[in-house]
Amino acid sequence: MSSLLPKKIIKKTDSTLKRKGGRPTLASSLKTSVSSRRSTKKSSRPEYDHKKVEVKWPSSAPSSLKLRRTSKATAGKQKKYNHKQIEVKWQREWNKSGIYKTKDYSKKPKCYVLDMFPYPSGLGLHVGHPKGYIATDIYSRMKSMQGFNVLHPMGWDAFGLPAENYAIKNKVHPKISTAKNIKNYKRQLDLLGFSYDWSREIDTTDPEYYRWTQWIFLQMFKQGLAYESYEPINWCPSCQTGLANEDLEDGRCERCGSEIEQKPMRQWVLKITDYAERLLNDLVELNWPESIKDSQRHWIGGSNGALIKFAVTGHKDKVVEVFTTRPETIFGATYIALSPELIKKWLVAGWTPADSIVKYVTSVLKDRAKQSYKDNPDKTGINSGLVAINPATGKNIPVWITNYVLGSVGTGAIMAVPAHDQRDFEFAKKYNLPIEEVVIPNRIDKFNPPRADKKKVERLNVQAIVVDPKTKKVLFLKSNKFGWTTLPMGGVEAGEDIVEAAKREVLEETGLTNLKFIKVLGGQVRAEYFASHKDENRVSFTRAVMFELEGSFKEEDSKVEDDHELIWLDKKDITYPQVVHAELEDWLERWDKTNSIYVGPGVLINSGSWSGSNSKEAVNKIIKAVDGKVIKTYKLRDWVFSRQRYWGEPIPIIHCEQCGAVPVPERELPVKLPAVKSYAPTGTGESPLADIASWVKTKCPQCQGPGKRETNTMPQWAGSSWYYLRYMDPGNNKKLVDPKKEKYWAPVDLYVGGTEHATRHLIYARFWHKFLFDIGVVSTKEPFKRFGKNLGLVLGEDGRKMSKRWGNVINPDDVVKLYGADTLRLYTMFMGPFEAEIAWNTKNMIGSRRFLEKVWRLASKLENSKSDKYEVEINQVIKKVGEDIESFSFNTAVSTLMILVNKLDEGAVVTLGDYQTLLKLIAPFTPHLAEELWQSCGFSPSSIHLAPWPQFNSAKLVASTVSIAVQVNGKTRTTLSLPPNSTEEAVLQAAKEDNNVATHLQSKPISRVIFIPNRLINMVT
RNA sequence: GCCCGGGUGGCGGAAUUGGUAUACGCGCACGACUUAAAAUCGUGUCUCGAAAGGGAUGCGGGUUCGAUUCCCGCCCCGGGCACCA
Repeated sequence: MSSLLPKKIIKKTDSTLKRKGGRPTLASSLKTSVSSRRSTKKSSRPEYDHKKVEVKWPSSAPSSLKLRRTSKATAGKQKKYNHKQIEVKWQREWNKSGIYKTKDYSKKPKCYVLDMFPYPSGLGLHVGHPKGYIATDIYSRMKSMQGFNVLHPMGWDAFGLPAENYAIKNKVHPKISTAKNIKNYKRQLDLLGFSYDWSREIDTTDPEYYRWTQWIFLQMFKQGLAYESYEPINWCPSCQTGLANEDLEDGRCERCGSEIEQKPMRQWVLKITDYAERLLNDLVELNWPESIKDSQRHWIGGSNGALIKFAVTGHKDKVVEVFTTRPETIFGATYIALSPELIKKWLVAGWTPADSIVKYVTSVLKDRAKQSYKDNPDKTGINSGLVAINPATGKNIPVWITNYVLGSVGTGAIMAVPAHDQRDFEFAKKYNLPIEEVVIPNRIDKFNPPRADKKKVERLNVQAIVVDPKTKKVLFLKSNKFGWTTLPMGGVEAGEDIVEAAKREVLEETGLTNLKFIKVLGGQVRAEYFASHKDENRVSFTRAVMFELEGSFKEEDSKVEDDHELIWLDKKDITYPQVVHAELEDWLERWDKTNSIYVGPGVLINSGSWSGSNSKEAVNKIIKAVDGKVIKTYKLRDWVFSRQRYWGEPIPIIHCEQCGAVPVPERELPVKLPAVKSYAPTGTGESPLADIASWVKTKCPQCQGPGKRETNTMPQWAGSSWYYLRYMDPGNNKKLVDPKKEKYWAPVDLYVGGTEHATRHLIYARFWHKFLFDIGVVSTKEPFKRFGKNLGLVLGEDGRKMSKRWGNVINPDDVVKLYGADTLRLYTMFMGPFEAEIAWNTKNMIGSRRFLEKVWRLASKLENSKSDKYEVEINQVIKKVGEDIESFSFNTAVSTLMILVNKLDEGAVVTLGDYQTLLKLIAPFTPHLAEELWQSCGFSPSSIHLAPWPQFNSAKLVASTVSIAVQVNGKTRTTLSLPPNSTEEAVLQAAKEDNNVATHLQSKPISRVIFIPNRLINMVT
């Protein structure tokens, strides 16, 4: 029963043995550890005294030294787990041996794993920041062990306002503070043992990097995708800069929270709208979380519709073009509504309307410049006095100017269809404009459909909904002859008022007269059904009218004929087809609404020759008939690309009186940021660069005449829109990226970062990438093939967002000191699902630390035997951990490893094979601990991180017995332990023999048996 | 208002082609070891009940032999968008 430890293990787990050369092992470092334990008892006391976090110092004593008696050699001599010692040691070692240096070409398949690079702020990292980096590090390490050539780089997105504001305040050049911050960030990241290839580090503020950012801008300029605009833009009065739509949060500056104003000024704008359709369409092929793709779809916001021209009298253009997504409703267009912005253009062009109109337009535009985007103001409008002609009906309709039509959407003009658009409806109600219904729902009675061979009769109907105010029940008629239940109903006679008709029907059928009118339930509903009592198909156009009884229902008030009776139903019991009306779902939908308008598809009415046709099918025909144009519009606006600030890439353009905006010749790139005296914005809407006359003044590259440099800089998003390409070839001074290297590495296989970038960085980068694809710089249509799960925020211990403001920031430096990087990494992954927002809890980390100590102690049970006791478990764990890492389910991967370790710990010995597998599986999570144990056990002279990932044997995944639940009538009464794949007969036999089961069967006959192999048997009596 | 997530013990959470709810970890209680404490190890820990047995996955219904999982109607929390024609 006793067996020898392998030589190496004895060597390395027993300090009393003399080592015979070889590599440094545990033994050599043991002496210090042992002696320090004796001499400095204090070292095992808490060293970390965080104010908020009361933490007990985890055990570092070599407990559980009740080693196997047979293994005297190791008794009492195992080294304690000292994270401080081993983490620094291995970080140095890996660095020295360069195991994370990535080769550009390899026969191995490539895998490009990318983190969103950070903005190195002066505050340094908090404990939540590394979550995504830990995940990608685990993923990268596994991939590399699985035989992939992994690219896992890191860099700095270092242009931006905080550094600039810091510079203004402290008169320190942003270059200097940024360098300092980067150094600190890098130190903190290195503390956690990431496998970054630092030889590929990039920094967006490095002129050698932004040379290429500027180069891309120039290419866009040459293609007409970068242009100057004078349209009003979002202006932050506090940051003194223009902003893109994407930079706003509820109409406020996302940085400082100031209300944004609309300010007309010269801006550089990128024509991202040219790419809108491709940005939208190509989303389908991306392996990204649906929520991010949804946000992008939303943001780009394509809508299909038509441009239709309305002839206008009283204006020189003689025509107004509108955009609509519902061209089929044009017969219901009862007025035209124009945006104030459009009128402004007309005014500029020389239109001279009444003063009241000018006044109205001016005041709306003024409100709009200041207005928060959050709440829609009340709709207002003014009749322009112009008259338009509806091209479908030929009728004259008024032209209004309103505040609910926006200049930036479509053509800034709409055809208003109040019957089928909520906004138009509200406006029409307010200003008493005509409402013409042209689309109604079409219902075919499913249970009583029209019959092909019967004649078709059209009828105009009314149905009465009579509610008893006391009981809230609704009146129905139950036919004794046909058995069906209906509302009181009947035909409407020509010219008859709908409410009067409904009252008449109620009187005729129930005798009730004490009705109080409540409302009409919206417009008509068309229904088709077979009327068996008349042997004909009916096509009915029905409206519903709701009444309340005056007082409660009294039997004596009613007068009912013999062929039917009155019944009262709760609203929840009113269901089709118990109540036979095919219109019922429409009534229920409109039940509680006061002004119900129909916006769905259906059948056209009041639409000339189109009446009776399907609204969807009519769309294109009607567009053609009114000479309209099919078109798609987008919500996405062009990207306002200039900032009036200092700390950004200078836009490489020279302004020349003769030649206009001239690009800086490529050989003169980069246009370097000059030093300035003051970083503060000038307040004139120009960047501080404008104050440096010597820098601004230059020659026009085209005519050699005097030129002025562009003084606007690029937004922070510029450098991050292409950085992933530079990692592939960071040192190239001839090209942005060598095409061969790009071909090898592109696209990014896995990208991980925060969802707050869903509609900016991730759209901008896709846009730039597609542009670079078009000009042949990159070979793929999309930059990021897979976006890992959404990165859930780590909250402070108080459940709030970790921030200086709440004083709940936890610094990873402290946590690493206390528990070590490995524990921090493991705990961060174990906390919960990757995508969940979870509060940090330093106390809870002890569980992860204990687990690592347990793994450590298992080494003392090592034995060189070939037991396959845990064969099935090990195989299952290999499979599960691999799948979980692949799918970013790190928390369950960790718990699976914990279960395995608990299992291994139950036994007296641990085999070398099992332990090696365990260490390999755990290596991506806790690289230092795994390496230390791997080396000290002498499993291989090379790093565990270069070892091959374990493979599972599919044939060994099922245990020798499975637990089968035995249920009687769906309730579990016992479980059976049986061989896998037992037959139903065998399981039933065994189940019946169980006493408890027998009691519950009570010798009743079993009427049915449900059997799920290897899981469950259910006996139904 | 619209769209997308989510709601399970004291806490973080696990389990969904419908099949043994509460894995793993924290905390707590008790025990072992210790002069003692810490640490470690062991046992227990949804709830009512003495037990047999019942009840619990936000609430109310439904489908099913069986529902955390599917369907219908609500409530609450988080995120995104918001007069987009």
